[in-house]
Amino acid sequence: MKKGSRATVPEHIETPNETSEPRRKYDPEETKRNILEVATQEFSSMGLTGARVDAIAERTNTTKRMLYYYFGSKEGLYEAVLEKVYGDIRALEQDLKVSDMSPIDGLRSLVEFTFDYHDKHRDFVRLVTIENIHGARYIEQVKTFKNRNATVIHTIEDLLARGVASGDFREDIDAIDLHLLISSMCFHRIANRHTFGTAFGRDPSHSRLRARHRAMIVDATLRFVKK
Amino acid sequence: MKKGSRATVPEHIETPNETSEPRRKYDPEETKRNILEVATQEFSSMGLTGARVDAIAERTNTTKRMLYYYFGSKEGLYEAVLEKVYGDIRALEQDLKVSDMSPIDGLRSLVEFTFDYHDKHRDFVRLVTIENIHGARYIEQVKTFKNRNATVIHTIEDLLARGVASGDFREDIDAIDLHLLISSMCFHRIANRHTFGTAFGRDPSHSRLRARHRAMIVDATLRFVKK
Amino acid sequence: MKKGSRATVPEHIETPNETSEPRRKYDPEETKRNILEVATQEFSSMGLTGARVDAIAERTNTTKRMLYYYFGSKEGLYEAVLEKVYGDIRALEQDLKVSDMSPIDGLRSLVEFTFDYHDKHRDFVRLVTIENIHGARYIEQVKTFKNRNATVIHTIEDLLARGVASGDFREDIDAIDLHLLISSMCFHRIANRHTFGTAFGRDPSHSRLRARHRAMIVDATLRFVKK
Amino acid sequence: MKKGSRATVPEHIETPNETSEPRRKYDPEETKRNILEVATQEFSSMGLTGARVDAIAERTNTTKRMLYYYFGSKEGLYEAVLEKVYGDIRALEQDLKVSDMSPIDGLRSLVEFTFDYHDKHRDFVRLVTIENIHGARYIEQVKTFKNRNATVIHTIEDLLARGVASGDFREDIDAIDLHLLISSMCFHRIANRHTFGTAFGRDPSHSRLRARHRAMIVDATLRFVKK
DNA sequence: AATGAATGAGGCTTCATTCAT
DNA sequence: GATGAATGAAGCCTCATTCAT
Repeated sequence: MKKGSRATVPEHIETPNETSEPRRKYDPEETKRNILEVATQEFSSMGLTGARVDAIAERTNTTKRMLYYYFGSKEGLYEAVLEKVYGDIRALEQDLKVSDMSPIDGLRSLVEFTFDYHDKHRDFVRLVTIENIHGARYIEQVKTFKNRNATVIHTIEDLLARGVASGDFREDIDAIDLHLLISSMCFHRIANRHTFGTAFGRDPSHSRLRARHRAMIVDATLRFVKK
Repeated sequence: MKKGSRATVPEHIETPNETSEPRRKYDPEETKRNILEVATQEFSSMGLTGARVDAIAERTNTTKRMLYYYFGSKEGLYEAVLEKVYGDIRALEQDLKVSDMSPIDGLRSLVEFTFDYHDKHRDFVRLVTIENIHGARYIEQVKTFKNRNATVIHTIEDLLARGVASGDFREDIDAIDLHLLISSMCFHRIANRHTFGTAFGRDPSHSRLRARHRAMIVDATLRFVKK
Repeated sequence: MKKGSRATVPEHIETPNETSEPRRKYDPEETKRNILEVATQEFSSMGLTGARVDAIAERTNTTKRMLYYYFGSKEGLYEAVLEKVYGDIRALEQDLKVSDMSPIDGLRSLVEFTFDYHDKHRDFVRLVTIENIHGARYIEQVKTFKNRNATVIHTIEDLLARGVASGDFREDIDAIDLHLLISSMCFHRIANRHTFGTAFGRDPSHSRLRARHRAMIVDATLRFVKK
Repeated sequence: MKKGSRATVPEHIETPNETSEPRRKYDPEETKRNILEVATQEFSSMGLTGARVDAIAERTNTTKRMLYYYFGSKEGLYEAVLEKVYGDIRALEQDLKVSDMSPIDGLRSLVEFTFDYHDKHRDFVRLVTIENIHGARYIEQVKTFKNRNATVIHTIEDLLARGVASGDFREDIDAIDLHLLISSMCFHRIANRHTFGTAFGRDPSHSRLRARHRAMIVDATLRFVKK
């Protein structure tokens, strides 16, 4: 990470022709958002200890000082990143209305969603990994965290109950265990793709394998749950 | 800072007449082994960037200088730790002679072994995780690494082939994919137990759940593989 | 950091019909007084360098910006504090009319007043101490300072002259020296009570010792002055 | 305090013709001593908060890094300074053998010693003052501190007891109180000389006044103690 | 083979202050 | 008159590493 290399933040995010007004100089929300975005990249690629506050500041529209102004400390910023990133996945999970589907279709959808999300949001996967190295010490500070997670479990419980009622699913499946199982399969292939790739000469996250793995995980899940 | 606190393992306590060899004051192999052991703890609990050379040295029988003497650098020491730790699991896998068992029993044994190993060797799990955060940059330096891994795949290929022949197993299963699946389930519950525990109020690695999860993973694997 | 904690004194609590004047939303004098009060605490407890502008602002009814608005700088605020605090003691000394008393009674009163004032106004004592650490650089800027102090000396000179005339006091006593002596005894026990307390296990400013020390200092002064 | 001004440490301290050996490059004790000396100046002139670690390092034979190597932190260094400086005065007090003198002569000697010491060691006076601003928080960490101080009190108790026995001294004098009184008079004229000088146009520590004040304080003490 | 002492470079954070409205 | 947002400069400290014996 050379000092002067300042990797450019992709400019295409700016919505070009929205208005012709000059960009306001003071825009706290925008500033915070910008910092958070850059920090997400840095923390997820370098880890909490490896991340450099200077490196984050350099790729930001503001100065290092503002990091502290808004987030108080490196750790405070890291927590904000965690909060945002965990919030994103849980918010999407809620949008995924599986209660309208048959148990089997609903479960398939949930697995596919989980697969796709991990496949696409590698930052998230890395951050979870990093947080676990730190014993989840920081996520515990994030107040919104625990409540949010309850939702997935409710969704799964609902699917299981309906599947049992319809005679499709086994009766002895615990929702949290099932969630763990699905997460495992979706998470591991992304999180540990590097050592896996080195060991077996095959990057498990490679796009060529994506469809096959997606089908495999759906299949494994359904076979596990079905009567 | 606690300068003088250096938790020393007592300086050798004079084992006088153990052997008739002149007691060597310095034992290079023992010193290296000692360093490696301490370093494994430090790296696995703190990560590569988070680990502190000073912290390692302090818990060692020798001084920081020796650490450089034998391993050249922090990264050199980290690589040595990786090599040792990866060597251990693969060595054990080879001992597990599944070729004498039926395909189903063999596969069950392999899964159980994998489960137990991850459950017991959390340092290993953490180090793999850490190495992935660094893009497997260091494991690539470890020469013996790739060869060792080929063995598991051979074992699985053999099991699958025999299972297909006996009509127990499906024909369309890829050995590496299956290995990935098994690893996922055994790895994730240990690696990410902290965030999982915080999120769902249930530590998935807790001993109370071990037997249930072990059975679950065996079950899921066999259901996936069976015809 | 505790961003949002700013211990606010409640915002004014709507004293509706107190007067018929249109209630002013902003009261510059009140604001200044409030700032000064908080600043006195902060400077006297933390020193000039140790005091934090942010800390002062937080405990104020206004914002940090106002502090600069009214006092220009941290040093300007410090000077304002000094001026206020020195003004208070000299004003009181003038009230103490010792010219009506006998030389001995008058001197006793002066000593007791000095003792009580230092005993009660520890902020003052600390600020004098602090100002001396900075070589009295700031008090020199306070214009009213020098004139005010002349008064005590006049009081003492008057007492001494009358005491000499009455045959009660020695002739060779210098008013400024005597003032220094009295100040020393009253000041030190407050200013250095912490190290003294730690050293000898006895806080010299403790209320249990107050009467004894007060009598002792009066006694020592009178014995020194008497023929 | 301009950055590049590096005030030279007086070189005359070096004992010139002691030996002709080249100065050893590694001399931990000398290095520590050197740091401590410079730090004493900086802390005593700037206060704990006002002192700059960089400023200390610059006037040292070593680098800033060594400050931390030997003293751990700015506060650790400050404590070491306190320890040294308090140790010095108490050590000298012990050398002053007043037990061979008459009670009056002994007490005079003690007062004169105390006077001279404060008059000469302004760094000490300033540091005590500074430490009191910090509530004696740091001196409390210094283990050797409390024991050392007991000695002065023993000396005074001995003098008082002998003076009472000989009929020279009053019976109702407490040793710690007397110590406080003497300290007050010797300390204040140095510690607060700046504000005093500004207030009364007379620096109480000026050499022209020294003899007079010395006599005055001896006189005041003896008059206080005598029957 | 072993080691106590030393260190340059860079890390995180905080300071008093000013900008732009 | 009043203010939320922003900041350059400097502060303390820690890192992995090497020097000299």
